[in-house]
Amino acid sequence: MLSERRLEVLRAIVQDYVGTEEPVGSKALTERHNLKVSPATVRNDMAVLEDEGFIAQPHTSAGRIPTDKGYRLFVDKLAGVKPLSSPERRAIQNFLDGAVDLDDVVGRTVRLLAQLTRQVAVVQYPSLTRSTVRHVELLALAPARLMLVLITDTGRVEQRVIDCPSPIGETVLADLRARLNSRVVSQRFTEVPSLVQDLPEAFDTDDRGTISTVLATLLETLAEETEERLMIGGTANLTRFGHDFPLTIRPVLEALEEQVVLLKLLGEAGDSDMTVRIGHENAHEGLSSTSVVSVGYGSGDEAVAKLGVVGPTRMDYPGTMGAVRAVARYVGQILAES
Amino acid sequence: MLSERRLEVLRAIVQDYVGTEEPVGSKALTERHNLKVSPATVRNDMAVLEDEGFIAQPHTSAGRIPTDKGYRLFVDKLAGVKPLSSPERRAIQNFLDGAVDLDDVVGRTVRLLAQLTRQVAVVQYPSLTRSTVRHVELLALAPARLMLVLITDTGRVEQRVIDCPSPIGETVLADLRARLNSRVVSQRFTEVPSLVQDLPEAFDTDDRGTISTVLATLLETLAEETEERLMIGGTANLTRFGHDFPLTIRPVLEALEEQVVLLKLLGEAGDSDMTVRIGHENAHEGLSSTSVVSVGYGSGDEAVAKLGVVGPTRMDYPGTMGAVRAVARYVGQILAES
DNA sequence: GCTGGCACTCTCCACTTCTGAGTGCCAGCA
DNA sequence: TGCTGGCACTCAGAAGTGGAGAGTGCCAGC
Repeated sequence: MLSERRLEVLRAIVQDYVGTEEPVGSKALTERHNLKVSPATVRNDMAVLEDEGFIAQPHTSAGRIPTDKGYRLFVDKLAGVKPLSSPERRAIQNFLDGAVDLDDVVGRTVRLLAQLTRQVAVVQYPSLTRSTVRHVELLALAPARLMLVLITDTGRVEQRVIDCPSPIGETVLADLRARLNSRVVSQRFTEVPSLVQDLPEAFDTDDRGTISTVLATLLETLAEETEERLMIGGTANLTRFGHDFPLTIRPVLEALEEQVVLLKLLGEAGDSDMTVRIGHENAHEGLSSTSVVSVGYGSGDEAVAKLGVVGPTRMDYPGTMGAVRAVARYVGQILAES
Repeated sequence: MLSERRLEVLRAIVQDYVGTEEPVGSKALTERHNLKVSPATVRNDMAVLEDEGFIAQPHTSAGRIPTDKGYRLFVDKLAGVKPLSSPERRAIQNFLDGAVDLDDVVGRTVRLLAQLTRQVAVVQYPSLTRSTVRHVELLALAPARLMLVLITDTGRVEQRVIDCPSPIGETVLADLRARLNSRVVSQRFTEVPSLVQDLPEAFDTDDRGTISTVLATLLETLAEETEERLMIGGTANLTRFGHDFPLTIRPVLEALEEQVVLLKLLGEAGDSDMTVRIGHENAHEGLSSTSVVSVGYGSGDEAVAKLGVVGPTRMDYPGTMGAVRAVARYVGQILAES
């Protein structure tokens, strides 16, 4: 086990490296932090830390930089979550309070998070699977053509056009609309299939074909739309990445464009706890030199979606985690109010 | 006026520079293109072209590179639009045909355009101002709370929650819904205000307050949503920009994140003709070393929105213009079909 | 008006040297 | 046993040097 002081040395290395972006040496360390020991001692400690794989030298005669494993230890044991300053909190609230609809909330959140952390922000739209139905609407576009509109408690709207096998009467449609809503409103999306299963039985045989088609489309929409959308922002912050620029940034930009990759990334993270994935812990190759800080957010106690930040492994973890957590909370509040 | 041969020299310079990304000298020019004159002659021509401001030297003893003015001349007089190969055309069609809804169409278009041109693609969602109403729906969420859903002929859906001054009966609501739809369906959004103006008069005085609120919200939605959305993609292609990297790419990324900037950019371009804005012709500072190729697209003969490409001024104009034009055509077809 | 020749300029590249930060190790001290 | 100062060593990066080569402008001649 590492002694108290060695952990302190690691913490100091991480902090300095995050600040300066340059390998940190023993002398500089003792000067900037009052470790109360000489550079020589620190050197010995560093040798141990290097043996254990927490830090590494870019080349023989240079200072040390933390490895992914080093950051891991730092995040798990040495760093807290830095709360935001109260002006920052107020700014968040003011900024988010102005939102007019769901798109706007998500858009503002992305920008806010990107500004606050000076990194790339990713916000997932509230997912259908976990939300509840606010309303289902059926509109007759033509005698045998319907539009299905689905409204969620988070304000999201999905629509589908349905071509029916046979025309459907206005009364039947009204009846179907009423029955459908009475069954599914306020229910979770996952519950819907079992709730509507026996619905065709309540109608004339003539109409059952159409009813089934409608229900099938509804279920299909639910299934398809479980595939979540997200919004990203702050990609310009990638330019602060490092000196070896084009090589580093390219795969990251590519990964960010693949929504699938990002969704998988968020999906793998913890459901409501804050999760930090460091460097190679991210399965995707393009993101192997980035860290992802993510957390779930939601209107109630349960998370309906996730948001987070993608940045260099060399990031200010306490600050980033603080910002991510705070933003998630406020977004949750906003969603609960609307 | 520039002689035929000098224009030929300019064309050769642009082509070579676009290909090699390096300043092109007189000797290389005569070797690669059969100009039928000696390097010395070309040098004299180059001196003239430089005096006129079409080309410039990065430093004394280097080749020449085209200026914005040079590219302008090239695009206007010297370059045609390069049609796509037929495999490319087929690929476009296949790729776009698979789209399931409007979001999907736009998303696929962005990716397609980015891949085809290897640059940053920008696609504007079909704008509300130019589209027509397919349906307006009013749903009672609570006795004095309605949801307004607006569906456009391009498949776009907008919704708003309305808090009414007084509860509204189911019959009145149905009446309103019917009257509203009979007036506005298939009408252009710009016509809607005058068409619904006298609608409250058809109802009891008790309900007029609510009706007015609903109409006000409808008009407000139209006004607000005239603010158009867009989707961008292919930002990873920015990494192919140049060598002086971070400095160049940063402002571009920032500009791309500001939807307002992009919308203004597209707005300034010609309505349906293809427009090429080169370098400093773009008002926005961050984009002063990029060119924007854009064109309108639409389901009928009229453009409902624009799409385009943002790339370095040093781009393959004929190829890019060909791709942009072809994609716009196919997207128009897809929209017309749905 | 085009061409070949020539002197000149300047970037780029490879090579060398120098410097300084940082290291590992060791002997001595508390 | 653990900390410290001292010392020799290493190596990346900065700075300087010297061609090489690409490109230019200009001029005299065809």
